[in-house]
Amino acid sequence: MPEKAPQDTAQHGDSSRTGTREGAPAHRYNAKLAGEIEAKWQSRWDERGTFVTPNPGQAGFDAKKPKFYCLDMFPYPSGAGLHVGHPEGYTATDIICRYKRMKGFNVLHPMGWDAFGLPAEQYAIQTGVHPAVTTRRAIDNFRRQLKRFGFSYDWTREFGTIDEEYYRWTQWIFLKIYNAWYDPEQDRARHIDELIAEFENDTRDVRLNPAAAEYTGAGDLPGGTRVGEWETLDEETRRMIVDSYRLAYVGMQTVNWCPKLGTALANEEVIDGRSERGGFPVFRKPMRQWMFRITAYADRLLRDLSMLDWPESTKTQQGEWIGKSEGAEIDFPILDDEGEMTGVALRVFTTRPDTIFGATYMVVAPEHPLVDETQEYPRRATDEDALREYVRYARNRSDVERMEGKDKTGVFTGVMVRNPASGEAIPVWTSDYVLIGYGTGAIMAVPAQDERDWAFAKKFELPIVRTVQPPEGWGDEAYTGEGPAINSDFLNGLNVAEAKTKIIAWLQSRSQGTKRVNYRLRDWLFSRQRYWGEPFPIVWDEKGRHLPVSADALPVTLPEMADYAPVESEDPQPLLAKAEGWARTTAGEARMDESVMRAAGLTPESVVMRETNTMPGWAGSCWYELRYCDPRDSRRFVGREAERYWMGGGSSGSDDAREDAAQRGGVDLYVGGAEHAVLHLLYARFWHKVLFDLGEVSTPEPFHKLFHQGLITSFAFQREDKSLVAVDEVENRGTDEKPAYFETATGTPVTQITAKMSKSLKNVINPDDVIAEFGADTFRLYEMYMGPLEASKPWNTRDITGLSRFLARAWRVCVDEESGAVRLAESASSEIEKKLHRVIDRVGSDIERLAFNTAIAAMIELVNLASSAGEKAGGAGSSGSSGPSGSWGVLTKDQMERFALALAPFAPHMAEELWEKLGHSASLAYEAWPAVDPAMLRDDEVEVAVQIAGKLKARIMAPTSLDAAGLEHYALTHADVAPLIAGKQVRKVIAVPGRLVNIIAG
RNA sequence: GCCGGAGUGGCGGAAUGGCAGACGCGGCGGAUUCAAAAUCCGCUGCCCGCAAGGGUGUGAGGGUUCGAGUCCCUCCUCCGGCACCA
Repeated sequence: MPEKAPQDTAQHGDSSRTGTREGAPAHRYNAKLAGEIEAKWQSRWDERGTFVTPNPGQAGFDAKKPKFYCLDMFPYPSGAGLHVGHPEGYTATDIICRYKRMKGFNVLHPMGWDAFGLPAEQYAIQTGVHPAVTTRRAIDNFRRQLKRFGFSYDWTREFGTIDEEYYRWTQWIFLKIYNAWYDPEQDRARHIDELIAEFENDTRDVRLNPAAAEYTGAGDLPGGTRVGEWETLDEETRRMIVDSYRLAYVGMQTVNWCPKLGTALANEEVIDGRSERGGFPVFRKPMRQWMFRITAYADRLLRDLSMLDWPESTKTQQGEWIGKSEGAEIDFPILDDEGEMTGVALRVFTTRPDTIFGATYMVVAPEHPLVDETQEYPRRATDEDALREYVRYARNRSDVERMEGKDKTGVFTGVMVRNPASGEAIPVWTSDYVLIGYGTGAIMAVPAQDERDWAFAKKFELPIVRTVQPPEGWGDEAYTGEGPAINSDFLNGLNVAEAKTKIIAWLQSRSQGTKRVNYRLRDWLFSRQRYWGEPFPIVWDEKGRHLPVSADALPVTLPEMADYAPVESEDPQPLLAKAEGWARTTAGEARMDESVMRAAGLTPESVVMRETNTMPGWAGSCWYELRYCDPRDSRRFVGREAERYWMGGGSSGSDDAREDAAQRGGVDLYVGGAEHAVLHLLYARFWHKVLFDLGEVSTPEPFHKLFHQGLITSFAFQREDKSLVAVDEVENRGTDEKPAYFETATGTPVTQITAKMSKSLKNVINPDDVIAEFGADTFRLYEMYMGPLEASKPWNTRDITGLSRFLARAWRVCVDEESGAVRLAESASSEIEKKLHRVIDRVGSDIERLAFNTAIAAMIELVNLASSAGEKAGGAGSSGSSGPSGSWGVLTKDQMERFALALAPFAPHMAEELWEKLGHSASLAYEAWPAVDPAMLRDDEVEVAVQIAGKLKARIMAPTSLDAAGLEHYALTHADVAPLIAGKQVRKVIAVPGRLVNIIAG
């Protein structure tokens, strides 16, 4: 070991003494230096436009490279700023993007802001500051915070959903959907004019949209009603028919009404009867609302899940939300007082038509027209007051109340129907366990084979007839399983599937029923009675007709308002109605298309009222992945060529090749939280499919590969009774090695658990603080090292030290702490060279499979090896290293370069700094990923475990070249092994080359 | 209730059916220091043993296998989703 040069000791002494007063050596890697390096590279990337990505046709675009579109779910910029969960996904995508650039891809990696929505508006109501002001402020803060992480976004593509140049196109897409209908024959959306043309040419029956139910759609006529010859119809009727087909329509719907939020909500926004935002109770209320006919796409949304590389759990969730179920629709004729048929029938949906002989009563939802329109149906003696009372009670019950206690309630409606199979007259009840929105809002109740019907029948003493033979010893309860049909006339003896087929055929032949597929998915309620959202590009004329404004008039901007407080009310009014000067306008001022005005008989002077509802917060995120491809296009929502390139729709080649590209097309990697599994991800797929059908985009799906990062939780403490205790109310009375936690105030023992970060538990971490203390590179490494990206894992500030030590050690291996010069070895150590190849190989494959924690572990091993090699060779940086030009270095220039490149995706600032110190003036962002020599991954000899009867007894070195037989022989004759089996008879040997030898002897 | 996912040292975690606990934190001991920080070296699942060594060990119980953290069955716990959808 060489002696230290005298001046080293002296210098060390100096820095040591000054260290207490002024800090570490000038070039020691600590938070201060990290901060300087990071600021330097962040501004350099900005100035040089390092990550600005050209589009096809633009200067600098290289068409020879493959493309990689990697997207983060953009954040909702809240006033609270970034939390530690945001940078988790963003760091992961940044690592992949930096890696892909080095692997020779054109990488699209954009960022923006999902900025319309309720929270900003509620904050504005509290503070009196306009949501635009607070939102812009929050965006500025988010941008600052994100830039501080050194993410390689192409910031020139940034936009917010609140930008007029963005939501102009959101409104434009709304008009596209409004002017589209779904053609079931072609299984796709088409322009509404094509439907009208088919009516005019008499190539399509003039009937109301069969998919539009009577109580959601047009007037009082049921869906599918045939209306007559097109030429003979008046304008109003034609409108009604066409409107019933539109993918965006106005319907009188029983909706989820949240009085606290002052708005109606989509089904997807209601969780356990409460609003997703705020957790307020939700009520059912019939309201006229804008709806999207997403149900038309139910089957495709379900089917196309199979072409997506998404987590299975997410696909399952979407599948369940869509909820396909196959069964039958059956008509039960309504009887008059004499028990004769009236010619009217009650239609039900059932998945168990085979049990129809056991249908002993019927149940309709309290919102069902049969209950509502009392005079239309002949009723038996019944207490009308009780019926009205019950309906009122049921309708005013919040969903929370409905779900609490599944005690069945209900009353007899007075209506009787005939069971078409058994011929019995059976009563129709109403109960809120039947939902208006599913099927036909009415069921045939078969208590013997349905648990809910059983409970209801028991409570109200209705008859129960078993029609499926339960197994021996079955108790006094419903039997929903398999078995032979009984009490079912011509179905007797058949199993469930056979009976279903037979009864459907029987009903069909008598025109009393038909096979039917039903979906749980319901149409998407798209209007909100709020301020902070996109206005609809729609006006209403004096006859109450909705009419689109011209695409040239977009965007329809929000009016300035001072008072956007909701009026808590049972009779909800859209907030924008308060802006009378804005809402009341003329056809000319609103800029409607000439042809639309003419068709509606309006002149530019005609008074019209703007639609005063706004779009929900989801609207902006339904197509943002498309806008990033070409965010500054002012003529189209996205340029066609840019869209085809980045979304991978295929721009050339045969039809087959394009078809194939389209199947695989979409964002190459989309990363975000699992909480959007059925909300954003379903809505965005729907919009995308409509745009695809209309020929506006080239792929049928927006997101090809999806990944959910896990939740970052925090430690908290739990009492015996599972109640939680804040971290500052607990003390450790054990040792650091074996902690024992007690609640300070009471002295009761508590256990450490993980919980969501929350203000009340005092365990929220602010990323700004962490970066200030450790630097962004360390923060990035820490979050990626915590565990698998998809797993939920607890934040533990104490652990960050390990990553900051790793970077400091890496720095010290490469840089002289006194002079700041690189420390280079003259010749390469073969041990380090071998390790370097293995680590680069490992890091590359780990990045590909998003296993960043193990990639970092590999780099730590490399640095530890190099660092201790440095120690042995002559002392680490701090203790003596200021030879001229860093003579104690352990890495050659070439090795250090490769290390810097491998480190770059994870800790890009330090990597760039090293790269520059190594004499490069350009960024390493587009350098080629270092090559791995396969020969360096193999050893001549490897340690093999030797087991006797499965128990580990020895470890021997064996040549890698041996096959199983060779290894067996080698092991049995090995000096360390032979004594272990001496005198025993070897019965069997399992030899696995490179792993182990298991000897069965006795 | 139904459908997913997961249970590995004091903590975070690693492990194509093949040496359980890589790597990091924490802890213990040591070097350096007047002292500390920083840094470096060694040890660190648990139990027995002065030691050599032995036993035991991946939520519990069973099974398949030469061999199981990994595959199968039953159960327990935790997390997520759905939940009167006929």
